[in-house]
Amino acid sequence: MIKMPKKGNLAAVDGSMMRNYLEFGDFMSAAKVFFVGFTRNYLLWNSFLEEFASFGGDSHDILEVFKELQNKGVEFDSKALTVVLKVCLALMDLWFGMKVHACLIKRGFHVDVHLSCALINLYEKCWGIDWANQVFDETPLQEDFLWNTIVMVNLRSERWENALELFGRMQSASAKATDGIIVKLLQACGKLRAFNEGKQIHGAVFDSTEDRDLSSWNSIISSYAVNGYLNDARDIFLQMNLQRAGFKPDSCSITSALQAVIELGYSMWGRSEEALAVINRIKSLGYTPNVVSWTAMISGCCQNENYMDALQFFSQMQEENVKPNSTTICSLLGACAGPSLLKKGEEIHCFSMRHGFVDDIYIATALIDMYSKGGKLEVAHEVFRNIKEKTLPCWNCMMMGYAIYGRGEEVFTLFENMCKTGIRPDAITFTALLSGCKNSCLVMEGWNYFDSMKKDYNISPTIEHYSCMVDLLGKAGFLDEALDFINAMPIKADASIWGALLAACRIHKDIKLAEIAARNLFRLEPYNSANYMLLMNIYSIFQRWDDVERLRESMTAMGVKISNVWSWTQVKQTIHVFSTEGNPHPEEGEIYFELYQLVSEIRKLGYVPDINCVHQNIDDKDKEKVLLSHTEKLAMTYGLMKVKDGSPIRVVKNTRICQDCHTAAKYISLARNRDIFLRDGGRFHHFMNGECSCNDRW
DNA sequence: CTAGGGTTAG
Repeated sequence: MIKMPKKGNLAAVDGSMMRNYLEFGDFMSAAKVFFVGFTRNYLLWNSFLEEFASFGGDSHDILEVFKELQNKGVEFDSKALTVVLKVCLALMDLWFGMKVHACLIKRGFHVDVHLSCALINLYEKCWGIDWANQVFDETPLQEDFLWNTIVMVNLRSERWENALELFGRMQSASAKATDGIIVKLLQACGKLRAFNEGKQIHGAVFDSTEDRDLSSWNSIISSYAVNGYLNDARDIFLQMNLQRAGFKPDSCSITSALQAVIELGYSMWGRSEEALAVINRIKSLGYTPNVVSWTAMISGCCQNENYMDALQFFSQMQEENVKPNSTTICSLLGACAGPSLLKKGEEIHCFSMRHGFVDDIYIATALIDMYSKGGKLEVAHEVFRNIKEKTLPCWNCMMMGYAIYGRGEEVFTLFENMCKTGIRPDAITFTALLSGCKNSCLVMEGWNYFDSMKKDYNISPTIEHYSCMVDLLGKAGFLDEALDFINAMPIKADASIWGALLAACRIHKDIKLAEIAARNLFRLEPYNSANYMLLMNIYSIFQRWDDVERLRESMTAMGVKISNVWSWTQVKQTIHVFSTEGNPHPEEGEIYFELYQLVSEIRKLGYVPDINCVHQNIDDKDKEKVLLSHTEKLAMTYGLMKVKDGSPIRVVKNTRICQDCHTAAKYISLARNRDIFLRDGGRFHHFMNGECSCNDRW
């Protein structure tokens, strides 16, 4: 038998029944308690709305209850109205929110901070940032909280300038910015390249008597670092504890500082040993890098294409008993993918499996990239097949994998399958598609995808896409069309565009167009020796030795250094590098002996040395000798000598493979019945039975 | 509304 409560307790009973219902998730019963209830206590009506919302009541229901209460003539307090405005935001019901707003103004309601905040959020989401800013300007009482809100909202809407301006105003109003705002503002400065504003924020933080947390300082360090003021970044790091007594950097500051330091090491000395030396100094100050710090170092090295140091840091990290996480693995796989370190990549793949990193989509994507760049497309595809929920980057990586092999048809099939799963392509997808076209010489398909990206997917082509098209048209022999295409481009042609055209002129032996392309290219990249070599190559084909000499002289006059050319191949655990600089390989004699044998073998099969590849006006016999010294030939030969029969030879070269080496490799694959994988500057060559997967266009 | 540092594809 339920005891009837005494009159004075009615409200309390309603309240507890309501809570019971709410706790069981029965919102509408809870509401009924109210509608049929005994009491008309306004405070309770209001708190009901709040509780309803905080127990996760359905937004539509809350709004219904609110309207019902409104009809009953209930007066609302600011908390209840805030709840209603938040509900409006959730439902994107700007119309009702505005009615509430109008009601507030009409009744001269005291708009408190939370209410303004809710209004600002509602207007920003439903109508745009300008109206949110207007609400802010019309709010009479601008407390700290509201300042922070309006700055945050502007940052969220990517109104960086607005946010910075508001920060200035809030300084004048002596409002205290939260640490989060400081962090976000500094990030905005980074995006804007607004270094002076960043410095002002630093000054404001430094001058104020407010205590800032580590994150603020850390982002200050980062903001100096990303703007290239690495010395300042380092000094702030080292002086942090001086600025506030007892204030010690944490692992976060170390990470920020380390990034600065790594870049400092590279930019000042161009070497990672010095970066490591500074890291050691940091350690001697008593700070221990954590997994994030190490990962930052590793990815920093990768960004500077210093893959060996990245791998070195990895072993050092393990020596110091810091466990890698999935982010570290991703960076490391990137370190292997860049220079095609297949064996190392396989090792890290095993490592990650042993340590339980399975089903990580980032790792899987990095694996696809690593295996395709390492020359094992089948394994890359296997990894791809095993991914249950394929994301856009997975598809993109896989497509790019097939593209660099020149397997355009497979790229198209992947694209169609991807679209069938409902994933929308992005700009990178089209780069993969167009790369597939250019490496397979599929001109019609290239045009179709190029037209389709804007028309069907509203993706504007970027310089990468234009570059693919120029490369595609040029390689296919449509040189004039390629030039027209460049002239019709809405954006300014960069070095990749003219470089693609120049390379095409080499294939199709068009010296007039080559000179036009080269003129533009040299203006954009005056110190890139590869460009000069390409033109020199074309002059050599036409035996124009005067021009070759002139070019060589202007290179000397300009101080263009011929960049180091190297090829390498891996035998067991060792990487053997063949380079135009530095010491020769210790087994050089044996290698040349084998190479002579090889050349006489393939001559019988029809190989003729392509002496046009030698840009010196010397005797033809001497030219043939020069050809033999090409690093890719040495690496291939060494592979043949050391890698057991039947296994493919894998060679990586940092620049484009030369035509003679390309021809020779085809014959070698035939003579010795070997698969030869050669990754050069731009793509993959798979030599097999006297043919190359690139169809002789690269 | 406050918490921010290191991950994948050209």
